[in-house]
Amino acid sequence: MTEPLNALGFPKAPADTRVLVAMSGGVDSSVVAALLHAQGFDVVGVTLQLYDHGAALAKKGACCAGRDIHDARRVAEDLGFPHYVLDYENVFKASVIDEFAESYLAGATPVPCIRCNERVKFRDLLETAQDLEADCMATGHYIQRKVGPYGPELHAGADPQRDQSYFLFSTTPDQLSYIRFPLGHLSSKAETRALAAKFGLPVADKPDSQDICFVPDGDYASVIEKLRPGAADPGDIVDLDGRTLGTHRGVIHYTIGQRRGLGIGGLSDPLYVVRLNPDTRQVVVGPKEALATRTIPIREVNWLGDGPMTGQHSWEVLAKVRSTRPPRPAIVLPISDTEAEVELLTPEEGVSPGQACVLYAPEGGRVLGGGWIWRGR
RNA sequence: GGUCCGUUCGUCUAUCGGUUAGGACGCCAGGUUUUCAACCUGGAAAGAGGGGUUCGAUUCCCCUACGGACUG
Repeated sequence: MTEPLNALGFPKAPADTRVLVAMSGGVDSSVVAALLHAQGFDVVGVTLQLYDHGAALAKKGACCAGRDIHDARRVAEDLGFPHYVLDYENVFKASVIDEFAESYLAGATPVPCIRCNERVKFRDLLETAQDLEADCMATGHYIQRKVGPYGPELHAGADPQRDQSYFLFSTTPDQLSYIRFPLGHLSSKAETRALAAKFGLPVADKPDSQDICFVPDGDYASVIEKLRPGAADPGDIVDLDGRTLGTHRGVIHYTIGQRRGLGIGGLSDPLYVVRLNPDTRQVVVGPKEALATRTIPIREVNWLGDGPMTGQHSWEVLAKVRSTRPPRPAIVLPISDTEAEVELLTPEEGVSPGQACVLYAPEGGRVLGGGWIWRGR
Protein backbone atom coordinates (compact mmCIF):
# COMPACT_ATOMS: atom_id res chain seq x y z
CA MET A 1 0.00 0.00 0.00
CA THR A 2 1.64 3.22 -1.16
CA GLU A 3 0.90 6.64 0.17
CA PRO A 4 -1.08 8.82 -2.28
CA LEU A 5 0.94 11.58 -3.85
CA ASN A 6 0.58 15.02 -2.33
CA ALA A 7 0.11 18.24 -4.29
CA LEU A 8 3.83 18.43 -5.02
CA GLY A 9 4.00 14.82 -6.15
CA PHE A 10 5.51 13.16 -3.11
CA PRO A 11 4.13 10.08 -1.38
CA LYS A 12 4.07 11.59 2.04
CA ALA A 13 2.26 14.13 4.13
CA PRO A 14 2.68 17.79 3.14
CA ALA A 15 4.11 18.55 6.57
CA ASP A 16 6.92 16.08 5.84
CA THR A 17 7.61 17.62 2.45
CA ARG A 18 10.03 20.49 2.47
CA VAL A 19 9.77 22.93 -0.43
CA LEU A 20 12.05 25.85 -1.08
CA VAL A 21 10.12 28.70 -2.62
CA ALA A 22 12.13 31.14 -4.69
CA MET A 23 10.56 34.43 -3.63
CA SER A 24 11.25 37.49 -5.76
CA GLY A 25 9.13 39.78 -3.66
CA GLY A 26 6.47 39.96 -6.32
CA VAL A 27 2.88 38.77 -6.34
CA ASP A 28 3.41 35.46 -8.10
CA SER A 29 6.07 33.88 -5.96
CA SER A 30 4.41 35.23 -2.83
CA VAL A 31 1.19 33.49 -3.79
CA VAL A 32 3.12 30.28 -4.37
CA ALA A 33 4.56 30.46 -0.88
CA ALA A 34 1.20 31.26 0.66
CA LEU A 35 -0.53 28.51 -1.27
CA LEU A 36 1.94 25.80 -0.30
CA HIS A 37 2.05 27.00 3.28
CA ALA A 38 -1.75 26.86 3.45
CA GLN A 39 -1.63 23.32 2.10
CA GLY A 40 0.56 22.40 5.03
CA PHE A 41 3.91 22.03 3.31
CA ASP A 42 7.18 22.72 5.08
CA VAL A 43 7.87 25.98 3.25
CA VAL A 44 11.23 27.67 3.28
CA GLY A 45 11.33 30.99 1.51
CA VAL A 46 14.50 32.25 -0.13
CA THR A 47 15.11 35.58 -1.80
CA LEU A 48 18.25 36.28 -3.76
CA GLN A 49 19.99 39.57 -3.60
CA LEU A 50 21.20 39.82 -7.16
CA TYR A 51 22.64 43.28 -7.55
CA ASP A 52 23.31 46.52 -5.82
CA HIS A 53 20.37 47.16 -3.59
CA GLY A 54 21.14 50.82 -3.02
CA ALA A 55 20.72 52.02 -6.56
CA ALA A 56 17.74 49.81 -7.25
CA LEU A 57 15.87 50.61 -4.08
CA ALA A 58 13.69 53.25 -5.64
CA LYS A 59 12.98 51.32 -8.77
CA LYS A 60 9.54 49.84 -9.05
CA GLY A 61 8.87 46.78 -11.07
CA ALA A 62 12.28 45.33 -10.37
CA CYS A 63 12.93 42.04 -8.68
CA CYS A 64 15.34 40.71 -6.15
CA ALA A 65 16.72 43.89 -4.70
CA GLY A 66 15.98 46.41 -2.01
CA ARG A 67 12.28 46.87 -1.67
CA ASP A 68 11.51 43.47 -3.08
CA ILE A 69 13.61 41.68 -0.52
CA HIS A 70 11.72 43.40 2.23
CA ASP A 71 8.42 42.54 0.62
CA ALA A 72 9.33 38.88 0.43
CA ARG A 73 10.51 38.84 4.01
CA ARG A 74 7.31 40.46 5.16
CA VAL A 75 5.17 37.88 3.38
CA ALA A 76 7.12 35.13 5.11
CA GLU A 77 6.81 36.82 8.48
CA ASP A 78 3.09 37.39 8.08
CA LEU A 79 2.46 33.80 7.13
CA GLY A 80 4.96 32.37 9.57
CA PHE A 81 7.55 30.32 7.72
CA PRO A 82 11.33 30.71 7.63
CA HIS A 83 12.82 33.02 5.06
CA TYR A 84 16.41 33.60 4.04
CA VAL A 85 18.07 36.27 1.95
CA LEU A 86 21.11 35.06 0.09
CA ASP A 87 23.76 37.33 -1.35
CA TYR A 88 24.14 36.20 -4.95
CA GLU A 89 25.60 39.41 -6.32
CA ASN A 90 28.87 37.84 -7.42
CA VAL A 91 27.17 34.82 -8.91
CA PHE A 92 24.70 37.03 -10.76
CA LYS A 93 27.41 39.23 -12.18
CA ALA A 94 29.48 36.28 -13.36
CA SER A 95 26.56 34.28 -14.71
CA VAL A 96 24.33 36.94 -16.18
CA ILE A 97 25.60 40.50 -16.32
CA ASP A 98 29.03 39.90 -17.83
CA GLU A 99 27.67 37.82 -20.66
CA PHE A 100 24.92 40.38 -21.16
CA ALA A 101 27.55 43.04 -21.86
CA GLU A 102 29.72 40.79 -24.03
CA SER A 103 26.76 39.77 -26.10
CA TYR A 104 25.85 43.33 -27.00
CA LEU A 105 29.48 44.11 -27.78
CA ALA A 106 29.49 41.22 -30.21
CA GLY A 107 26.49 42.64 -32.04
CA ALA A 108 24.01 40.19 -30.55
CA THR A 109 20.94 40.75 -28.38
CA PRO A 110 21.00 38.76 -25.14
CA VAL A 111 18.13 37.53 -23.00
CA PRO A 112 19.47 37.93 -19.46
CA CYS A 113 16.25 36.64 -17.88
CA ILE A 114 16.80 33.23 -19.43
CA ARG A 115 20.39 33.05 -18.25
CA CYS A 116 19.28 34.05 -14.78
CA ASN A 117 16.70 31.27 -14.65
CA GLU A 118 19.08 28.77 -16.16
CA ARG A 119 22.22 29.59 -14.24
CA VAL A 120 21.21 31.33 -11.04
CA LYS A 121 17.77 30.18 -10.00
CA PHE A 122 17.76 26.69 -11.46
CA ARG A 123 21.40 25.87 -10.87
CA ASP A 124 22.90 27.65 -7.88
CA LEU A 125 19.72 28.25 -5.95
CA LEU A 126 18.62 24.72 -6.70
CA GLU A 127 21.82 23.40 -5.15
CA THR A 128 21.14 25.50 -2.12
CA ALA A 129 17.68 23.98 -1.91
CA GLN A 130 19.19 20.52 -1.93
CA ASP A 131 21.66 21.57 0.75
CA LEU A 132 18.69 22.62 2.84
CA GLU A 133 17.28 19.14 2.27
CA ALA A 134 14.25 20.41 0.44
CA ASP A 135 12.34 17.80 -1.53
CA CYS A 136 11.74 20.27 -4.30
CA MET A 137 11.87 23.89 -5.27
CA ALA A 138 8.91 26.01 -6.38
CA THR A 139 8.74 29.25 -8.34
CA GLY A 140 5.98 31.60 -9.47
CA HIS A 141 6.59 31.14 -13.19
CA TYR A 142 3.61 30.76 -15.48
CA ILE A 143 4.56 27.46 -16.97
CA GLN A 144 3.44 23.90 -16.39
CA ARG A 145 5.22 20.75 -15.43
CA LYS A 146 3.28 17.63 -16.28
CA VAL A 147 4.36 14.11 -15.56
CA GLY A 148 4.22 12.00 -18.72
CA PRO A 149 5.14 8.43 -19.55
CA TYR A 150 8.82 9.36 -19.93
CA GLY A 151 9.01 11.63 -16.91
CA PRO A 152 8.26 15.27 -16.23
CA GLU A 153 7.38 17.35 -19.27
CA LEU A 154 7.43 21.10 -19.68
CA HIS A 155 4.28 22.75 -20.99
CA ALA A 156 3.35 26.34 -21.70
CA GLY A 157 1.34 28.15 -19.06
CA ALA A 158 -2.42 27.66 -19.29
CA ASP A 159 -2.93 31.36 -19.90
CA PRO A 160 -1.36 32.13 -23.28
CA GLN A 161 -1.21 35.80 -22.36
CA ARG A 162 0.96 35.04 -19.35
CA ASP A 163 2.93 32.08 -20.57
CA GLN A 164 6.60 32.34 -19.64
CA SER A 165 7.90 29.27 -21.39
CA TYR A 166 10.08 31.38 -23.66
CA PHE A 167 12.15 32.32 -20.62
CA LEU A 168 12.43 28.76 -19.34
CA PHE A 169 13.21 26.68 -22.40
CA SER A 170 16.67 25.84 -21.10
CA THR A 171 15.38 24.06 -18.03
CA THR A 172 17.01 20.62 -18.10
CA PRO A 173 15.22 17.36 -17.39
CA ASP A 174 17.17 17.06 -14.13
CA GLN A 175 16.10 20.50 -13.04
CA LEU A 176 12.57 19.78 -14.12
CA SER A 177 12.38 16.74 -11.91
CA TYR A 178 13.09 18.93 -8.90
CA ILE A 179 11.17 22.13 -9.69
CA ARG A 180 7.46 22.85 -9.34
CA PHE A 181 5.38 25.65 -10.87
CA PRO A 182 2.21 25.87 -8.80
CA LEU A 183 0.75 28.78 -10.80
CA GLY A 184 1.15 27.42 -14.31
CA HIS A 185 -2.35 26.04 -14.55
CA LEU A 186 -4.13 29.27 -13.58
CA SER A 187 -6.13 30.70 -16.45
CA SER A 188 -5.41 34.34 -15.76
CA LYS A 189 -3.34 36.76 -13.77
CA ALA A 190 -6.58 37.87 -12.11
CA GLU A 191 -6.73 34.48 -10.41
CA THR A 192 -3.30 35.02 -8.95
CA ARG A 193 -4.27 38.47 -7.75
CA ALA A 194 -7.43 37.04 -6.23
CA LEU A 195 -5.40 34.43 -4.37
CA ALA A 196 -3.04 37.10 -3.13
CA ALA A 197 -5.98 39.08 -1.82
CA LYS A 198 -7.50 36.00 -0.26
CA PHE A 199 -4.27 35.28 1.61
CA GLY A 200 -4.07 38.93 2.58
CA LEU A 201 -0.63 39.35 1.07
CA PRO A 202 0.84 42.84 1.32
CA VAL A 203 2.02 42.55 -2.28
CA ALA A 204 -1.41 41.77 -3.72
CA ASP A 205 -1.55 44.99 -5.71
CA LYS A 206 2.11 45.26 -6.61
CA PRO A 207 2.69 45.97 -10.30
CA ASP A 208 4.14 43.22 -12.46
CA SER A 209 7.84 43.32 -13.07
CA GLN A 210 9.17 44.28 -16.46
CA ASP A 211 12.35 45.59 -18.04
CA ILE A 212 15.76 44.21 -17.16
CA CYS A 213 15.86 43.98 -13.38
CA PHE A 214 19.42 45.24 -12.97
CA VAL A 215 18.99 48.18 -15.35
CA PRO A 216 17.57 51.38 -13.89
CA ASP A 217 15.50 53.69 -16.12
CA GLY A 218 15.51 51.20 -18.98
CA ASP A 219 18.87 52.55 -20.10
CA TYR A 220 20.72 49.30 -20.57
CA ALA A 221 23.35 50.85 -22.83
CA SER A 222 24.71 53.04 -20.07
CA VAL A 223 25.03 49.98 -17.84
CA ILE A 224 27.13 48.32 -20.52
CA GLU A 225 29.25 51.42 -20.91
CA LYS A 226 29.90 51.46 -17.21
CA LEU A 227 30.97 47.83 -17.37
CA ARG A 228 32.95 48.13 -20.60
CA PRO A 229 34.12 51.70 -21.10
CA GLY A 230 34.10 52.70 -24.76
CA ALA A 231 31.48 50.13 -25.62
CA ALA A 232 29.20 52.65 -27.26
CA ASP A 233 31.48 54.00 -29.93
CA PRO A 234 29.54 55.66 -32.73
CA GLY A 235 29.61 54.41 -36.30
CA ASP A 236 27.88 54.57 -39.66
CA ILE A 237 24.37 53.60 -40.58
CA VAL A 238 24.57 52.07 -44.04
CA ASP A 239 22.00 50.64 -46.42
CA LEU A 240 22.12 47.23 -48.04
CA ASP A 241 24.31 48.58 -50.84
CA GLY A 242 26.81 50.03 -48.41
CA ARG A 243 25.80 53.64 -48.83
CA THR A 244 26.16 55.71 -45.68
CA LEU A 245 22.83 57.13 -44.53
CA GLY A 246 23.84 58.55 -41.18
CA THR A 247 25.59 57.87 -37.92
CA HIS A 248 24.58 56.00 -34.78
CA ARG A 249 25.48 56.10 -31.09
CA GLY A 250 26.98 52.65 -30.90
CA VAL A 251 26.07 49.18 -32.06
CA ILE A 252 24.97 48.19 -28.56
CA HIS A 253 21.91 50.42 -28.91
CA TYR A 254 20.41 48.27 -31.63
CA THR A 255 18.93 44.89 -32.31
CA ILE A 256 17.94 43.26 -35.57
CA GLY A 257 14.41 44.20 -36.51
CA GLN A 258 14.58 47.48 -34.65
CA ARG A 259 12.91 50.45 -36.29
CA ARG A 260 13.17 53.35 -33.89
CA GLY A 261 16.30 55.21 -32.92
CA LEU A 262 17.85 55.46 -36.37
CA GLY A 263 16.91 59.12 -36.86
CA ILE A 264 16.72 58.84 -40.63
CA GLY A 265 13.62 60.54 -42.00
CA GLY A 266 12.22 61.71 -45.30
CA LEU A 267 11.61 58.23 -46.66
CA SER A 268 8.30 56.82 -47.76
CA ASP A 269 8.79 53.59 -45.81
CA PRO A 270 10.41 52.87 -42.46
CA LEU A 271 13.89 51.44 -42.16
CA TYR A 272 14.76 48.50 -39.95
CA VAL A 273 18.04 47.23 -38.61
CA VAL A 274 18.93 44.28 -40.79
CA ARG A 275 22.42 43.46 -39.56
CA LEU A 276 24.94 44.57 -36.97
CA ASN A 277 28.63 44.54 -37.69
CA PRO A 278 30.61 45.22 -34.51
CA ASP A 279 33.97 44.98 -36.29
CA THR A 280 33.27 47.90 -38.60
CA ARG A 281 30.77 49.42 -36.17
CA GLN A 282 28.20 49.45 -38.93
CA VAL A 283 24.47 49.28 -38.46
CA VAL A 284 23.03 47.94 -41.70
CA VAL A 285 19.47 49.01 -42.43
CA GLY A 286 16.88 48.11 -45.04
CA PRO A 287 13.18 47.74 -45.75
CA LYS A 288 11.04 45.36 -43.75
CA GLU A 289 11.24 42.74 -46.49
CA ALA A 290 14.99 42.49 -45.98
CA LEU A 291 14.34 41.02 -42.53
CA ALA A 292 12.61 37.91 -43.78
CA THR A 293 14.45 34.86 -42.49
CA ARG A 294 13.66 31.19 -42.93
CA THR A 295 16.70 29.36 -41.64
CA ILE A 296 17.76 29.82 -38.05
CA PRO A 297 20.92 28.20 -36.71
CA ILE A 298 20.69 27.42 -33.00
CA ARG A 299 23.21 26.08 -30.50
CA GLU A 300 23.34 25.20 -26.81
CA VAL A 301 20.18 23.30 -27.54
CA ASN A 302 18.18 22.01 -24.61
CA TRP A 303 16.00 19.18 -25.87
CA LEU A 304 12.97 18.18 -23.83
CA GLY A 305 11.31 15.76 -26.19
CA ASP A 306 11.01 12.05 -25.50
CA GLY A 307 14.32 10.56 -26.57
CA PRO A 308 17.29 12.44 -28.03
CA MET A 309 16.87 15.20 -30.60
CA THR A 310 19.24 13.36 -32.92
CA GLY A 311 16.99 10.31 -32.76
CA GLN A 312 15.04 11.67 -35.71
CA HIS A 313 16.16 13.22 -38.98
CA SER A 314 13.75 16.10 -38.46
CA TRP A 315 11.00 17.29 -36.15
CA GLU A 316 7.82 19.18 -36.90
CA VAL A 317 7.48 21.93 -34.34
CA LEU A 318 6.22 25.39 -33.63
CA ALA A 319 9.02 27.89 -33.10
CA LYS A 320 9.12 31.20 -31.28
CA VAL A 321 11.88 33.61 -32.10
CA ARG A 322 10.94 36.29 -29.62
CA SER A 323 8.90 36.11 -26.46
CA THR A 324 5.94 38.08 -27.76
CA ARG A 325 5.72 36.55 -31.22
CA PRO A 326 3.23 33.87 -32.03
CA PRO A 327 4.72 30.42 -32.56
CA ARG A 328 5.21 29.52 -36.22
CA PRO A 329 5.36 26.14 -37.91
CA ALA A 330 8.91 24.96 -38.52
CA ILE A 331 11.11 21.93 -39.05
CA VAL A 332 14.02 21.20 -36.74
CA LEU A 333 17.01 19.59 -38.38
CA PRO A 334 19.38 18.29 -35.69
CA ILE A 335 23.09 18.68 -36.37
CA SER A 336 24.36 17.35 -33.07
CA ASP A 337 22.95 16.94 -29.59
CA THR A 338 23.37 20.64 -28.96
CA GLU A 339 23.11 22.15 -32.40
CA ALA A 340 20.38 22.33 -35.00
CA GLU A 341 18.88 24.27 -37.84
CA VAL A 342 15.32 25.52 -37.62
CA GLU A 343 13.58 25.89 -40.97
CA LEU A 344 10.55 28.13 -40.77
CA LEU A 345 7.68 27.33 -43.10
CA THR A 346 6.91 31.02 -43.36
CA PRO A 347 9.62 33.67 -42.97
CA GLU A 348 10.00 35.46 -39.68
CA GLU A 349 11.14 39.06 -39.32
CA GLY A 350 13.62 40.19 -36.72
CA VAL A 351 15.54 37.00 -36.06
CA SER A 352 18.47 38.12 -33.95
CA PRO A 353 21.57 36.33 -32.71
CA GLY A 354 21.54 36.13 -28.93
CA GLN A 355 17.79 35.64 -28.71
CA ALA A 356 16.27 32.28 -27.96
CA CYS A 357 14.44 30.08 -30.41
CA VAL A 358 11.96 28.07 -28.36
CA LEU A 359 10.35 24.96 -29.78
CA TYR A 360 6.89 23.60 -29.08
CA ALA A 361 5.03 20.50 -30.08
CA PRO A 362 2.71 21.19 -33.04
CA GLU A 363 -0.28 20.85 -30.74
CA GLY A 364 -0.96 21.03 -27.06
CA GLY A 365 1.66 23.52 -25.93
CA ARG A 366 4.37 21.11 -24.80
CA VAL A 367 7.80 22.69 -24.77
CA LEU A 368 10.24 20.57 -26.76
CA GLY A 369 13.18 22.73 -25.81
CA GLY A 370 15.02 25.34 -27.77
CA GLY A 371 18.37 26.90 -28.43
CA TRP A 372 20.23 30.13 -28.76
CA ILE A 373 20.17 31.82 -32.13
CA TRP A 374 23.56 32.56 -33.57
CA ARG A 375 25.03 33.59 -36.89
CA GLY A 376 25.93 30.08 -37.94
CA ARG A 377 29.13 28.95 -39.51
C1' G B 1 24.68 90.87 -66.20
C1' G B 2 20.05 88.89 -68.44
C1' U B 3 15.93 85.33 -68.63
C1' C B 4 13.08 81.51 -66.52
C1' C B 5 11.78 78.23 -62.40
C1' G B 6 11.49 77.19 -57.36
C1' U B 7 10.99 78.28 -51.66
C1' U B 8 5.00 74.50 -46.97
C1' C B 9 6.16 70.44 -40.15
C1' G B 10 13.17 68.02 -38.53
C1' U B 11 13.02 65.46 -43.73
C1' C B 12 10.25 64.19 -48.43
C1' U B 13 5.84 66.23 -49.91
C1' A B 14 -0.16 67.23 -50.70
C1' U B 15 -3.39 71.32 -50.88
C1' C B 16 -4.35 75.27 -58.56
C1' G B 17 -8.76 82.21 -53.09
C1' G B 18 -12.61 80.12 -47.99
C1' U B 19 -9.17 73.54 -45.10
C1' U B 20 -8.72 72.57 -37.63
C1' A B 21 -2.96 73.42 -44.08
C1' G B 22 -3.30 66.56 -45.22
C1' G B 23 0.22 62.35 -45.47
C1' A B 24 4.76 59.62 -45.06
C1' C B 25 9.46 59.02 -42.61
C1' G B 26 11.75 60.81 -38.19
C1' C B 27 10.90 62.43 -33.07
C1' C B 28 8.08 62.26 -28.27
C1' A B 29 4.42 59.97 -24.92
C1' G B 30 1.18 56.06 -23.48
C1' G B 31 -0.32 50.78 -24.08
C1' U B 32 1.92 46.01 -24.41
C1' U B 33 6.15 43.04 -22.39
C1' U B 34 10.18 39.43 -16.48
C1' U B 35 15.14 40.46 -22.56
C1' C B 36 15.96 43.76 -26.48
C1' A B 37 12.77 44.84 -30.00
C1' A B 38 8.35 44.52 -32.94
C1' C B 39 3.37 46.02 -32.70
C1' C B 40 -1.01 49.35 -31.26
C1' U B 41 -2.87 54.28 -29.81
C1' G B 42 -2.03 59.27 -29.26
C1' G B 43 0.99 63.92 -29.51
C1' A B 44 4.20 68.01 -30.85
C1' A B 45 5.69 69.99 -35.36
C1' A B 46 5.25 74.12 -41.43
C1' G B 47 3.33 78.44 -45.59
C1' A B 48 11.44 82.52 -46.40
C1' G B 49 10.70 88.13 -45.30
C1' G B 50 8.02 92.62 -46.74
C1' G B 51 4.31 95.06 -49.49
C1' G B 52 -0.17 94.92 -52.29
C1' U B 53 -5.21 92.88 -54.82
C1' U B 54 -9.60 90.75 -52.37
C1' C B 55 -15.06 90.23 -47.92
C1' G B 56 -11.05 86.52 -47.49
C1' A B 57 -4.75 84.78 -49.18
C1' U B 58 -0.25 79.13 -48.63
C1' U B 59 -2.86 79.88 -53.27
C1' C B 60 -2.98 86.04 -57.54
C1' C B 61 0.64 90.52 -58.26
C1' C B 62 5.31 93.29 -56.84
C1' C B 63 10.00 93.76 -54.15
C1' U B 64 13.97 91.48 -51.17
C1' A B 65 16.69 87.02 -49.65
C1' C B 66 18.12 82.16 -50.80
C1' G B 67 18.46 77.85 -54.26
C1' G B 68 18.50 75.82 -59.31
C1' A B 69 18.57 75.99 -64.77
C1' C B 70 19.63 78.41 -69.25
C1' U B 71 22.35 82.44 -71.42
C1' G B 72 26.01 86.72 -72.88
